[in-house]
Amino acid sequence: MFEEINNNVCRYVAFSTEELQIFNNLLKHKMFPKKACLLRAGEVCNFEGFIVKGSLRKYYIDDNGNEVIIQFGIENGWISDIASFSDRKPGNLFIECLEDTELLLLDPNSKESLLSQVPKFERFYRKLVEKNVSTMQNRLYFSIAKTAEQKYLDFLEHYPSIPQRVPQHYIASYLGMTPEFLSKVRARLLKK
Amino acid sequence: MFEEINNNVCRYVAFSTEELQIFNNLLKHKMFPKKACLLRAGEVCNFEGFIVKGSLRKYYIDDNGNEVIIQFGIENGWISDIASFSDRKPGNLFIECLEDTELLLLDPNSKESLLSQVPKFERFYRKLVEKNVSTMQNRLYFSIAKTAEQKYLDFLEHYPSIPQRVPQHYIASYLGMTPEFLSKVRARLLKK
DNA sequence: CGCGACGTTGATTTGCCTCAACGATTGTGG
DNA sequence: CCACAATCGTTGAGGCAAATCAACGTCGCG
Repeated sequence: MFEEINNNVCRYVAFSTEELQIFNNLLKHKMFPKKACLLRAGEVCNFEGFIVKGSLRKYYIDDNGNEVIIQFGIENGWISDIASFSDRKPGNLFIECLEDTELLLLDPNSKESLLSQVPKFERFYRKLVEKNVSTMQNRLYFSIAKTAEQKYLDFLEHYPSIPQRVPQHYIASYLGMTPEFLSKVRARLLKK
Repeated sequence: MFEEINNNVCRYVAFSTEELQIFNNLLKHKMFPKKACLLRAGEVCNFEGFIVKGSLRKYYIDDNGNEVIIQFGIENGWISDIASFSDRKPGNLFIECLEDTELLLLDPNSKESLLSQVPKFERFYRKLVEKNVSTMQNRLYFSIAKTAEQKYLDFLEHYPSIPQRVPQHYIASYLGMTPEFLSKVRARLLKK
């Protein structure tokens, strides 16, 4: 059960079997059904989750009540509201399962315990968050500088499995356009 | 000279005078004139900079040759291309001084040396990057969900000093709109 | 002084949104 | 297992926010 997550953390930093043991013992394994809501705006996020199986979305709800999807999470990815988790303060984000989902969860106390027992994990988390920053930065760039068509094509390259797994209007939300318009973009692409 | 930077790092993690000594000794103090270019797309970023005085911008250049500003850096802030610095790979970003600027720089070797001498700095960097992620996330949200007017007002709140210091068309670029349109937004706001 | 960088304003265009109607598919309770 | 509702994707007509293009005034600077 811990194979994927251990491979994942070792991609950033090399850990011994003992260190991984400590890590694995702190994780909680949980299953969630499709549409389960793990976090709501106004709540303090008390988990960092590794996705063993399934998919989730992380989103804001804007002033008009529209959902704005910031991130999709799939197998081998991580999901959390970092700001809320780290500062122990209420956040503005929602996190929800798009499919039946299997997670390995770390709560704040366990994380502190992990970091004090195996300080090398600080490095792992730093690297993980660094990756996150550059993804976000690139996403911001695309949001500003690219056309709807370019955004969609880039998304297909980057997340080829998602269109088969989640409703199209979620992808539109992630790309910052209306579902109707994404549909038209796709129609245009098919003609080519 | 090290007062600001030491206060800054201690905001995230408590360090002893000795630890700060080690840190300070690894920093290089440098001055750059206005318009100096510290990093170009295609280059590997070999610095993390703390801004003692002055201001900078970090930006992409898109397919049409337009600049897209991702970040302004001012006093007490940090600037770098994290992805390029961390992976030692060429990046896509430019970093340029907007005013005469005074920086404290850390190169990759010095950073490694710092982290091995004072591992607590891993924690500091993790916290710093976490803050960065949530800023980026919020910026992405605004870019997608808010009107030009809301973006500009939010910018004024967040960076009240910048409009007096940098040309307005850079602010437009940061907000993801044309300089002409920002000018019209401002005109509309003045009428109210 | 004269040039280049900058901000403003107006006319026009356009990429994307809004609203509405319509099939297809899914899923759920009877 | 069917019937009906809900969810979803598509298409079209019309509208709007922001982009484009162009002209012009101002300022700072070599």
